[in-house]
Amino acid sequence: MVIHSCCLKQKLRKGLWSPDEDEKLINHIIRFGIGCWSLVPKRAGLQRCGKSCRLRWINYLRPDLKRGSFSQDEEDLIISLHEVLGNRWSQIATHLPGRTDNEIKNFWNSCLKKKLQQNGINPATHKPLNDVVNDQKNHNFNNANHMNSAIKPLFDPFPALAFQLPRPILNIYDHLQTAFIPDSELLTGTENYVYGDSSINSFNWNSNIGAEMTRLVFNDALNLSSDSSYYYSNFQMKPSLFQNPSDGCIDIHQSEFGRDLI
DNA sequence: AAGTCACCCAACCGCCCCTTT
DNA sequence: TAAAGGGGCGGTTGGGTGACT
Repeated sequence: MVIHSCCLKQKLRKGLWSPDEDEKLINHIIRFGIGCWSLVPKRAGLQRCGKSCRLRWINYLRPDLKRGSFSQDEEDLIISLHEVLGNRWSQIATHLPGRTDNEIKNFWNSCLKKKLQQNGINPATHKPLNDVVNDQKNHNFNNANHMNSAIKPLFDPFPALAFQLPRPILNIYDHLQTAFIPDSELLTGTENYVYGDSSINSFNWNSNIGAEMTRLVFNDALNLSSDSSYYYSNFQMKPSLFQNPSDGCIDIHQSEFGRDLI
């Protein structure tokens, strides 16, 4: 078992984060930006390991997170991407602005899997469940053949079992182009953020503008309430504050962010 | 009202990879 | 070149909560 050095140094808190801890972490990141996560707990006055801080920020405190239930478009997109990418949640998340890999993973495991199964689709293979029976037959048949390789006939009497019908392949890229609202609409929207880069996980916030915007919103939120539920409602009411006017991106580069504000 | 169950989801764990020393 | 440290990722856990009996 590997225990990370950051967790050995002292007794560290585990479990759910308190509003006070959230506030400390947010304030720290607003002030110093995202740098070395292992240093964050000490500097922020938190009894947490750096990984825990990173996770809390990425999955919950980040101002650009989209909260609430998944839309039908998002749902369809996740299914399409999962068919191609499998359980690569972080890669899937890069195509869903404002959604985290953890969120998508949870959504998949709790809802989408069941939905697909109810629709007669194997969530692991994205093939009809009947195919699984065939696959299993095929698997058993091949195994049997393997086990009996010494007496395997040269002629396969059941070639159909090894034959997989072709399936229409979803064009993800077409889907990607239609799944999201154009930027022009987002500019006036009240529930969406503006993204120049489809990859939210790349998380490049750009310089003073983004930092100042973030500061404005964070301060607004923190001054009014330490209740975390307020953060999200407040952030989502102010999408335009996160837009970089020059190119429409949320783009705060972590090193610049940190250096500019220190 | 109390107990049980099922579900959701935030957070942790363990592993891997990359970078630095 | 090997070791150590840090970050990222997918799998898993367990606490909270609502539905049901």
